[in-house]
Amino acid sequence: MNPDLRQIRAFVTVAQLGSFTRAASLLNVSQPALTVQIRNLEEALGVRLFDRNTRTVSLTRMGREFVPALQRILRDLDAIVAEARDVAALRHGIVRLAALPSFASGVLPEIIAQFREANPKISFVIHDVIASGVVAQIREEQVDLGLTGGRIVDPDFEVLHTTQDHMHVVYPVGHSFGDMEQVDVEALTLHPLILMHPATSVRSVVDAAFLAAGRLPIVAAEATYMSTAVGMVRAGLGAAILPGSAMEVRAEQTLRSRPVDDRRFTREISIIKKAERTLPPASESFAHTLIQTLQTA
Amino acid sequence: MNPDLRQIRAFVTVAQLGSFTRAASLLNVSQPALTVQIRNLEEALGVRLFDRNTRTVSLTRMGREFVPALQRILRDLDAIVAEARDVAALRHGIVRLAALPSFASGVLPEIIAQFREANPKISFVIHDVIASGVVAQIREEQVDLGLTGGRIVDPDFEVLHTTQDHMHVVYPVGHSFGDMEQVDVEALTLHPLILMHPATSVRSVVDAAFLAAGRLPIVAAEATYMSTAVGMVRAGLGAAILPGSAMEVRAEQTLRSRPVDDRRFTREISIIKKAERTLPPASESFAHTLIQTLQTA
DNA sequence: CAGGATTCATAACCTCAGCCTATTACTGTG
DNA sequence: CACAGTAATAGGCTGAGGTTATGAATCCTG
Repeated sequence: MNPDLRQIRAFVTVAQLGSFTRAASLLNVSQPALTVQIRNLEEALGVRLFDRNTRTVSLTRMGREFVPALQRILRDLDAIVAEARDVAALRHGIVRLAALPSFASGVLPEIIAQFREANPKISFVIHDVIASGVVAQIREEQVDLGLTGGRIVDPDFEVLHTTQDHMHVVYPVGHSFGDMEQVDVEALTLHPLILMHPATSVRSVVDAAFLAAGRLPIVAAEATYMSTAVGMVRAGLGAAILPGSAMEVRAEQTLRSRPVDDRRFTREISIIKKAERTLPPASESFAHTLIQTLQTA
Repeated sequence: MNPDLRQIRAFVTVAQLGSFTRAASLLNVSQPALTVQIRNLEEALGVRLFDRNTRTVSLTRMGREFVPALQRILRDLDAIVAEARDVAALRHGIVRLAALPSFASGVLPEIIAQFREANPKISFVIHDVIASGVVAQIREEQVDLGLTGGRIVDPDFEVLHTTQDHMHVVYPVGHSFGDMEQVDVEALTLHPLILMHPATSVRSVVDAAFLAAGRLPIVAAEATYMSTAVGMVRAGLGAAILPGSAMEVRAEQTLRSRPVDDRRFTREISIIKKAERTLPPASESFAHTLIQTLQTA
């Protein structure tokens, strides 16, 4: 028969205390139970571990040699168990998350900060990549949670939540957009615009909206990063069309923003994970607060 | 509840094989048993380890993180168990032995060589010390087995075997001892003798024997090491009185030896160990062959 | 030195953890 | 769409291991 963890715990405890009786009370078992456990362990190893008579207990040479190694095993195992329970209790852990840059730089930091206030030992790994990157990273399990645009149909993924991300127009103080009753497609086509680079999901939404309306925008410039686009607006190159999720970037006195008055200027945002995959507790919990925050906002 | 070794083995095996059914057959349990073990482990850790549906099993991220650590624990433990069983089966081990120099250099090497032929992986640690040193080293448990002279009365020690060590006289070819019918006390007192140093157990036996016979020897020289005494004999300083156990030192063409014809010139040799102490298997086994060899010789 | 106290070992009994068989439920595949 | 293969569940049973009671040996104390 092979040794058992209880037998090993019994052995180490008796070795430390030098007494079956005291070890038994420490381990919350009866003294005869300990006697049997030690005997079974000795039989399993084929080696006598204690020299004992009715009054005294002492390790044999072999027993003495095994104590440290077995102690280490118990310590290691206990550490693993404690780690697992810490992770389960959100006492620590890592949230791995891929998100579109608009979110990563926009609403996400705030939500993370709020979450970490409640769970300070949880750390985050954020990959800010384009939409196709988000999907790829989840498929390869680089990341557990994804925040991406567009509708997900692939059954390999599970959509935890969907929300709308409406486009805003960002313009300098004094721009005529500020005076208009409503800024619709028509209004947008009258002014030079700063659009995101064609490879971005924001741009494809914008292009699709103009196309559906049968209009063509005046493209003054294209930017890969939203902060670049904002800089161009500040420089007077035109007005930018940026997603509402990223509106934090326009926190500048000289700029204004307002939603585009056309519901086609909307993209769908999904929180996704791999289908049939349980999230680590930390990610699971974060996904919940993320969903709730997006719903109430 | 705390995890169990069987649960951990089950987990690691399922993780490696990616299948409950195959893991079950490898572990010689039924598949439902494994299902339950994994569930219990997950409950104990508070963490889901596998994502499983009826067709496929795969590790969760947490599960994947725990596999190597748990594997290491199993490997370590298995190594300890194997080590213990090796020791028990005399596949290896160390015999720690303190012996009088006369034995250590005399009969002992031969007996050890013979023992190691049968158990080649057993190694020896020999402390060759004077009689009081043998006793002290056993008391302090520096050593498990002792080979010493004199009668042991201390109940802290257990005498495994006792044998007689008779004194021999060693003399050069041509010495008149060679022509005598018998070399008794009387004969010894007629010639200059080389005796061992007074601190040795051999000398105390010799002194006691002369005293009991009411005779005084002519002491030509004293030596601490028996090889020195033999050298003195070779140089013609006289005849030496040495124990039979050390007769191997006289393997020289120019010397002869014969037993002293007086049974008082005998010391008692004891194989001892600490009382109430089980010997390690290797020492236990060696003690047996030692006793048998001394009995048949 | 006798007897009480303490400690480990043994015995007898009992309970429930955990295994097995049988069956269900589900899913991927041809 | 049916079948084959896999994990989960249910129910019944067995034995490992626990408890209490008692024995045996040793140490301590008056």
